[in-house]
Amino acid sequence: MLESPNTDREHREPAITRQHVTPNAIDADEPWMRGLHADTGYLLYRLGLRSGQLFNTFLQASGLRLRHYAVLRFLAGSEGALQRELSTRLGYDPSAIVGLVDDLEKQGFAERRPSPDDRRSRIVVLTEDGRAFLRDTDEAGLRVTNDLLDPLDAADRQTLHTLLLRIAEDGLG
Amino acid sequence: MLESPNTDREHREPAITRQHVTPNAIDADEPWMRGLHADTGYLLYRLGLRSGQLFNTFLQASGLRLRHYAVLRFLAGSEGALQRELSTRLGYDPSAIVGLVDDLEKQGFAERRPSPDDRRSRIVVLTEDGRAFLRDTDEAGLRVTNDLLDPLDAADRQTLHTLLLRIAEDGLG
DNA sequence: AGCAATAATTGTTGACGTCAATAGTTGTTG
DNA sequence: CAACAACTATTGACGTCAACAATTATTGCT
Repeated sequence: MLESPNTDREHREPAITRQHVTPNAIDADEPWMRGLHADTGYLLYRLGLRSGQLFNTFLQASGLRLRHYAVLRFLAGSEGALQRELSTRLGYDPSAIVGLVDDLEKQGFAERRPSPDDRRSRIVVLTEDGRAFLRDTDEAGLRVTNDLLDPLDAADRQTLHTLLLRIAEDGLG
Repeated sequence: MLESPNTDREHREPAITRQHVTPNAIDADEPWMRGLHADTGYLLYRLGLRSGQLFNTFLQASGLRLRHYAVLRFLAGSEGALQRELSTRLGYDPSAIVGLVDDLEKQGFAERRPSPDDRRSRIVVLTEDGRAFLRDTDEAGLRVTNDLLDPLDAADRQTLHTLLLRIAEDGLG
């Protein structure tokens, strides 16, 4: 369980007036001296970690992890995918896909079928149980995201989502 | 090869008339059927991963990692911090702080000093070399973030940053 | 003095990313 | 058509990282 460490620290002002804030021979105006949260990349890193944690705790009851969930979601939208395809699209190593699909097969949420044209490939398809699982857990998954984005109203969430999407399209498949 | 599941933005109808659109026994309008990138939480997770990777590759020349850099940055703004403080503020486990400070001490970027009031605690302070390191690598660090946020203009980056900051303040220290 | 709480530390475990290597299969090319 | 290069899935090894449990030294409480 993650504690919320609000108690051990006084609240720091938003620094709209930053005249007298320099506390102790530290010049906070130097660019290399800016705080951690001043960097968007680091913010993304931290929030991404937290988002993954939330998702995993939400999934822990089902015995799956975020990676499995990502595979299921992708399969739900593609109706059968080669493992190679899962690898490139989800950004996971091919060797990781093996174990993930193994787990999903064990749970009965997906299965491998031989590809008709290429005996090297296997086609991973979502089973009916997999569809049911997605249907059942969908609402809970949305709750996780809603919990994370709690301080944002609907409009802000929309803009955040489009901004993130623009970044994602230019770097992830 | 199976049909590549075209990125969802090409031939998805506005769905005003959703009578006959069901292409292949898949109803893409079902909420649990939405694509991976439709969920902001998952987007955050993926982009956070990517951001961390970029930062780490940028830091690999110096022998440090993102976590070390985070500690250095925090120390630069706080002029001495208990390890316990680093743990709660950076979100790392206390056991992780040990190794991080060890590494920073080996590189000469930080050092532990005994706390005058509590012999259990150690105060970690940034050395002059640590300050120099931050000064030297600051520009490169900014380039990493700029590279990540390439598809966004200045105004969009600003809004993204404030949005992320609002989320971060309500969940991270 | 006795005892709970705390700071730093060690060790362990499981998840994760990366890379190398292999078997089976396909496509190409000389 | 035979040799060879490329590709798919798979296995294994290695190092990193996060989450816990346990330990030691110290402090605060009563």
